[in-house]
Amino acid sequence: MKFTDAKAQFIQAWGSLGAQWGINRTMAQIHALLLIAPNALSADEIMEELNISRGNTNMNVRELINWGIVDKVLVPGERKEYFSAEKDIWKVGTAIARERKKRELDPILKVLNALQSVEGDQKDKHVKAFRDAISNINRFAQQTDATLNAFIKAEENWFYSTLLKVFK
Amino acid sequence: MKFTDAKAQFIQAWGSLGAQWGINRTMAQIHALLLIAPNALSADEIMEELNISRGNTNMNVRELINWGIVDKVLVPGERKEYFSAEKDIWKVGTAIARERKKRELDPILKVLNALQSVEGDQKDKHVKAFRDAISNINRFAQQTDATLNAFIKAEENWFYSTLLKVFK
DNA sequence: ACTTTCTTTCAAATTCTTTTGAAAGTTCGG
DNA sequence: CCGAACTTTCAAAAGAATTTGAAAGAAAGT
Repeated sequence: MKFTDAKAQFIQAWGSLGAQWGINRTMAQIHALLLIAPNALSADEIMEELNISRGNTNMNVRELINWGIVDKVLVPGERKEYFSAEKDIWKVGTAIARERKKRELDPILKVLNALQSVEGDQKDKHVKAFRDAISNINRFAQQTDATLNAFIKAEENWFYSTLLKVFK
Repeated sequence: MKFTDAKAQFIQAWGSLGAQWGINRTMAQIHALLLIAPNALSADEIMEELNISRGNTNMNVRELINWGIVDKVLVPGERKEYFSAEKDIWKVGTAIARERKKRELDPILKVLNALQSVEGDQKDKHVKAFRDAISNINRFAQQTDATLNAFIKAEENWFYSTLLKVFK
């Protein structure tokens, strides 16, 4: 396979993966482009490569930065801003996990908690079924929360520990 | 909190959770409704409760059945079909994991594999960066695949083992 | 303070997804 | 085989999300 084709195919695949994850396609494509770039790219280069508008580029790069998986790189003596992606894919994984947990799991945990205090006539089978369902889901959600936290934490620790090795 | 409000809030929360997961809002809401229902509901009851059209109901119920988290229930002597959700939330979790893995991870694994055979002048830094990125991502994806398989399998085994207990 | 270069914003346009509802299809009892 | 009761399909409409591009904003050199 030719390099150019391979690159296009990767960007496209990463884009659809993102789309299925509720990450917008363009954001994922920019991320893909930066992941395989040997050096940081400017907004113009990104626009050019992906055929997207300046506004779109700006918006999605900013979001990638918010997620903590892309950094702004300032080249001394240059006016332009350059962008580069975190290359350690494990860090990318945990960053995404952290971000999605914050946006998805945390809110539902809050709701589930509130819902446990539903007023209840235990004789009403609707109320009983509701309570049972909520308490099961709540248990599951707590479990998932704990697992994700462990994953995120483990990664931070791993990073910390390798960092230590570098300096000692 | 009143039961009616709690119910509405749960359905709405489950719906947004679904939406962020690339599962359509209505599908998630139907699922929520069935999760807390003390007994199986007909298409008409679902339409009524959620204020959605017949076509929409049919489509999304069918999809929930495809995912293996809702079953068609036939009441003897009744013409209508009734639907009920899998109540064991762990089983729901693994069903979703299985489904999403099939639709998301598996395709990208295929692509990544193909991309490893990119033609390459090792002196070209673009090619080198591409190869490095792909091989790291591939390693990560394989790992994730293995972890998910373990999760799905563990659940199947757990199910199998409790099933055995019932019959012995 | 002015000009140039670059970045950000946001309303309007476009594109993609979902929903509707009426028509076609299916199933079953008689 | 017919009609009633129900389910499925799908083209068109509505709605949601994304993208554009032009205008406004910032920063930096002169």
